Amino acid sequence: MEQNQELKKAGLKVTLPRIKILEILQDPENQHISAEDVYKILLEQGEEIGLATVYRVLNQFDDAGLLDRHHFEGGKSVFEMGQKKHHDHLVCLKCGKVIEFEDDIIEKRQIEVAEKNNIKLTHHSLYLYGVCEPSCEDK
Amino acid sequence: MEQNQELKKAGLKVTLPRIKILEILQDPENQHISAEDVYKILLEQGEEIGLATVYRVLNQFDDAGLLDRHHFEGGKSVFEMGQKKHHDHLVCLKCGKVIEFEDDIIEKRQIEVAEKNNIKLTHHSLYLYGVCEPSCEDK
DNA sequence: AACAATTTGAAATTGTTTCTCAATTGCCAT
DNA sequence: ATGGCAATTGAGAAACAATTTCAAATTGTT
Ligand SMILES: [Mn+2]
Ligand SMILES: [Mn+2]
Ligand SMILES: [Zn+2]
Ligand SMILES: [Zn+2]
Repeated sequence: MEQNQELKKAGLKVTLPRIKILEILQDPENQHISAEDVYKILLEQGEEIGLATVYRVLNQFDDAGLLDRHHFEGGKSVFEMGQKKHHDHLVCLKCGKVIEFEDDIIEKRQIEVAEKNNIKLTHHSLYLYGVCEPSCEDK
Repeated sequence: MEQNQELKKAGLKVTLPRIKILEILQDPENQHISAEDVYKILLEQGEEIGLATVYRVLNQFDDAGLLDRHHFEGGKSVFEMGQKKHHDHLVCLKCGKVIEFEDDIIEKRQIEVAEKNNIKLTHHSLYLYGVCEPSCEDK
């Protein structure tokens, strides 16, 4: 099992809830997914895993560096498997579509801004909000 | 009264809670303040204004465009009077200090990134997190 | 198989924000 | 200034995301 190694490497016991949640997060369909949505998918799959466990496991994956946590507008945390390198997000306010991007110029300027203000930068969050041009525009 | 005009201009009745909350927000001491903190200050001042009213009034001010709402890391919303022009924030994770900045290059690149991805940009949120270099560094 | 340590599910709890509703207040026309 | 009506308020209940608690179940190890 692919997943078992991932979990062991992270220092976590291999349990059914953790395997199932890891599988869900690894599905490309489920990029940028909330805890509640992970829970709903588990229910659909007929797994009897509690919501508290979902939150717990997501926190453990976060601590282990297996995933990234985002705070899009609208309250709840959103998670994504953190295999890829750093990137930021564009979010359509109409349809909810999320586009990932990386801009070296922005990244570099952030570091310079932090230096100029005598802050040792640890991380940042950048979200661009708008409306899809062809599709969501008309509505 | 300065405040009364502001409220009327925003189409809001002039009431004691709204005047008091507006005064608190206008105090330069209270930039980037949470609803809970506004409420605490009201208590200290001996005003009998409910927490629900604080939240309500802050939302009304937000709708009226009188203030900006931020979501720094750590859950609760933070508000600031929106007189100034757009800016983003550096936050020290140790002492909580907030530094404002504006970087034209970053702003311009954001627009370009949105264009490139066919999104009509409405707004964005950018927070840089780190540690104050001289003061908080050592701890 | 037995054991200790970890993990789990359910329910209670927390923290933030919103809602409900009866009582009060601000504003406008008399 | 007074009356009337709509808007606003305070208190408590409710909603909501997320965490904690704890007894029971599961894991990895002997
Ligand atoms: Mn992403
Ligand atoms: Mn600011
Ligand atoms: Zn970035
Ligand atoms: Zn900006």
